[in-house]
Amino acid sequence: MKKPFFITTPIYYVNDKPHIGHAYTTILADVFARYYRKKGAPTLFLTGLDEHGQKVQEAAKEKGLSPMEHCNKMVPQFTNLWDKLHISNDDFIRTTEPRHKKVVQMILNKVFESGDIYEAEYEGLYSVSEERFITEKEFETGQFRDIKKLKEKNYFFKMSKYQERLIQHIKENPKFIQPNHRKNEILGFLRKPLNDLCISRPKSRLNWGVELPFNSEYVTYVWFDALINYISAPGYDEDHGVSKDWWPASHHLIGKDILTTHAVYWPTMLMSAGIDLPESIFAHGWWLMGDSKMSKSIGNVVDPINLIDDYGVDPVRYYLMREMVLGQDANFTIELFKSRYNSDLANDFGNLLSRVTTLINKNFSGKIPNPGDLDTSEINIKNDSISLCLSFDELMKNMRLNEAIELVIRFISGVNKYMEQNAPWKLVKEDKRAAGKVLYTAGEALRISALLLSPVMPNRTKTLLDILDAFDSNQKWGGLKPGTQLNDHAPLFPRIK
RNA sequence: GGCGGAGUAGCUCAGCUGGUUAGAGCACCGGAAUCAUAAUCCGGGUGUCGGGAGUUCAAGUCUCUCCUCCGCUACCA
Repeated sequence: MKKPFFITTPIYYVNDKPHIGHAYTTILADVFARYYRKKGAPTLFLTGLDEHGQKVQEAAKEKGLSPMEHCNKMVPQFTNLWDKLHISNDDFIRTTEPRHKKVVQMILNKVFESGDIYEAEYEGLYSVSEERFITEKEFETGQFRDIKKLKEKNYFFKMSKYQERLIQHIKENPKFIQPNHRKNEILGFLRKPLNDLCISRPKSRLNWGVELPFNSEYVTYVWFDALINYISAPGYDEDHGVSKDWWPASHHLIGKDILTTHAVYWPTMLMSAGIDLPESIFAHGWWLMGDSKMSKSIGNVVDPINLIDDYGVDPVRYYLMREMVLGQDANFTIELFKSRYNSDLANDFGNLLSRVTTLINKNFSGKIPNPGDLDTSEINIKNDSISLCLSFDELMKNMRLNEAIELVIRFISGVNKYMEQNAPWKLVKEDKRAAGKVLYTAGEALRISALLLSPVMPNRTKTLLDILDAFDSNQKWGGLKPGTQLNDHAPLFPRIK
């Protein structure tokens, strides 16, 4: 059996308005999940929502709802978007679910029993108006009033105890934190002594959370709660640990803003609980909306999500996946979107399909012609397709999705060249059989390209494969069945003016 | 301040352990073709590889230094 593939997105904060960042991470996970499923690996793609914490409690109060009612109302904001984006998650976890809270308490107990939790006074800057402790950084912004120093009894997790082990682990597992510059950041961070982590909040201040199993006067700190979703969803119990079917996770995909929690808090929590660490934590970059001067206040920001209504989901997914080098920031503008769409999808890919199907319709009454004996140029295309598939897999394994996509388009471009060189529209007048061979070859190339791009654009590639009646075919050369009647179709990627 | 990353064609970027005339895509100009979504194909780049110095037979690629931009420097979620 193939190695299982377990990929996660962060659980998004239920109070947030979903934006391009949420969409990007989730599509990215979706593409990898679809890719591995197609490869035949047992796949678990998990996303969900983080529903506890001060802000939820406050927002609910403002609306005169219970926190739970408030959360239930917010959930569709996300799930509707996932539907719209054709996200194929296998599970959707909410931290308010019993199956999750149970595990959080089990882990808290486990860590407690390991002797890694102790009581102490927490002293910090407390904002009376905000009713919460604020960070040094927040204090420096000067945006908070009524600040005083406050002491409070709390529980702490001995994170510092695992510092050396964590450093060791990061060094021994180069893929644990990716990309490399993020790993360096964390190693830099770990050069200074780690503080212990305050993991409790007294209910007098905050009661919307998971109760500490060893003191019912407290709930646990949201991060301690949230991170555990990665094991509560696949399943955890005290006797067997995390479900062996899925753990350790293959990738935790995250935004760079939550690297520390994932690369420091989470692994040390797992160490204390005696659980293996995930295989990799991958922090991607952010989408910059064109000129950074563009801002919401000016109101000229184009939300890429709106592009879906105009141009369809698949082109938007394509753009996001093709344009961002995983791990770096990227720019989003309508101009770039259109340019990428037209040159890659309309001109190269979609247009090639039109050329091939039109020629087959005109000259072969719409039936896929016979491949015949392959000549050098056909063998070249065939070999290109074989090496394309190999390179594609290699790049996907290394999280170089944008390059993988680029290779496919390059291959398509080569097929356009091949069409030009062999000119089946001329050839058909002299040697119909030879023309058929060219069209078969180009059709095969389209079929294989569509299969490769299907995790990125599941709908449009299905349309293409259906036209060729090859939806269930595989990447091996020769999947098109001669004599198959082509299905009618409109341009696959109509050009945008 | 400390640590880390980046500065390569108009734009977006490739260039691993130093080695033939520094590359790709897009855009742009010229031509060919006309099966196709006016799409495609061919041809066209004298780029101070951020500045300066150094190591070397040889540096975009290593060292030093300077300039510019960015990220991290935790316990809000």
